[in-house]
Amino acid sequence: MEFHVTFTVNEKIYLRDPEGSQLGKQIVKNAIDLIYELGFEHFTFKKLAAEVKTTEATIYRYFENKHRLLLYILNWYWSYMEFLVIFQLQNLNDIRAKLKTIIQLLTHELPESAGRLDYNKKFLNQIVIAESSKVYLVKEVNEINKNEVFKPYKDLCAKIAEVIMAYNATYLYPKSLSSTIIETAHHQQFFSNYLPKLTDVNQENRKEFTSVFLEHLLFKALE
Amino acid sequence: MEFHVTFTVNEKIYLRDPEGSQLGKQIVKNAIDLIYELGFEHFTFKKLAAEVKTTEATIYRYFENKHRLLLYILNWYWSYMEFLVIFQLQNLNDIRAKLKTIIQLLTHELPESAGRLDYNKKFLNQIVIAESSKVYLVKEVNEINKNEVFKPYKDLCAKIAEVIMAYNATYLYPKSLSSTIIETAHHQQFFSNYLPKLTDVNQENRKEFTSVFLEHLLFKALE
DNA sequence: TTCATATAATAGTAATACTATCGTATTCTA
DNA sequence: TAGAATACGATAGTATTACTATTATATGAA
Repeated sequence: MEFHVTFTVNEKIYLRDPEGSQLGKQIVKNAIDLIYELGFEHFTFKKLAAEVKTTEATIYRYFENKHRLLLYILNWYWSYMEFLVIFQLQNLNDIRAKLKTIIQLLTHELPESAGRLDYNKKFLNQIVIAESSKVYLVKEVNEINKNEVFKPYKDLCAKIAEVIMAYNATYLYPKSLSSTIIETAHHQQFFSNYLPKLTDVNQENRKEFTSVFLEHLLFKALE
Repeated sequence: MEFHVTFTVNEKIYLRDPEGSQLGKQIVKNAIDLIYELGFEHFTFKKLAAEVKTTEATIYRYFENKHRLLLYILNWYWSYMEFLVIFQLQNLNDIRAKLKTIIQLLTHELPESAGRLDYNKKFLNQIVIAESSKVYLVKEVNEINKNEVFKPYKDLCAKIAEVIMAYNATYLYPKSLSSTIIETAHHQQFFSNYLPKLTDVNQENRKEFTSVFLEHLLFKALE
């Protein structure tokens, strides 16, 4: 059996639904590749248009600006991550195993869904690590937040908080611990790669460092 | 007795030392005010020049670009924070008290040094919370890192890691825990203000929420 | 006094972040 | 199947950003 999951991304984020046309899908797919390659600051709609072989104006018909496009990508990611969490936690009855699974999901590349046109999961992962905080660390955060565009992040956070509470119902800060785990997954992976002195990585533990650290931190906090 | 402390910020960060002239000091001081007011994305040298009543070209003689100027501000902050940590830990012999002091420093405004021309500490604090990650979350991080411009951050991190080790010598991830505490201090404060659903703040605990959460997390991790 | 340097004033360029208009191809609808 | 709506491409244009360069003047140090 093959199946694919799609998510309805909040329609306030785009002007025209990119899932509604081949071109729209190409725009998002190429945006992921290009943001990964250039970094968000150097990424422009003009460069993206060249990749997709369309015009700048056409891309502006889909997204108001590049910030919205990044927000779209992250909404997709957060929704997918919440789906994966729910899916992979099915039939696990050991709550400790559930929490471990969550950490594995947060610290590893998303699984490739074989077949169909798909986003590059390796690139998407790096974008989440390096660029995700830029969608909310802006002066306009309150304005942007009004349209519920951070709901998938909040939902993911709440979902993890739920498991945290199942593990230890007396814990006082489930949501903060949840968002801390998510954010820490990002910056510890980033630091491991680029500023290793801010971490305790070394040659041997390199690959699994962030997940091992996070597991330790999480279970200690919940003792 | 009155005294003031100055730090030599790594000279690779600037073209001309802003501490070396009245104008240079005004540039940095006004930059802090303006980045706070506009957010880093909307902050430009042209607007800054208007504030300082000088020209864009003059500011470019001090800093290569606005990213370098932000880096300068953060280097100053990290150095000052490390100084405060060292200073306030003097004569504390209870290591638990030392760690508590560190968390208080990381989660509250910097003390105003009375008198002299000084940076606005309230604004500086908000800049650290909302903008600091933007100095390293860039494609050029490796290039930039070569000039040791993140040394003050690494030093601060190492300093805190030292205290962590003094508290529990068997703990395996002192530097990662240290950077996590620093980063978490920032984003939990940000989330408390703008995306409270990602946290467990409420009316009553609002003011001290981040420090209470962090203290709990830190001491649990080190048990 | 002269000499070096800092700054102001001005100008200019390439890229960015858009907005607007128009024509044509496609699709949907009556 | 005519007509209407829409999606897109092509083109043009604007304001702002992120710089670089040049020259003149003011200041301060030797």
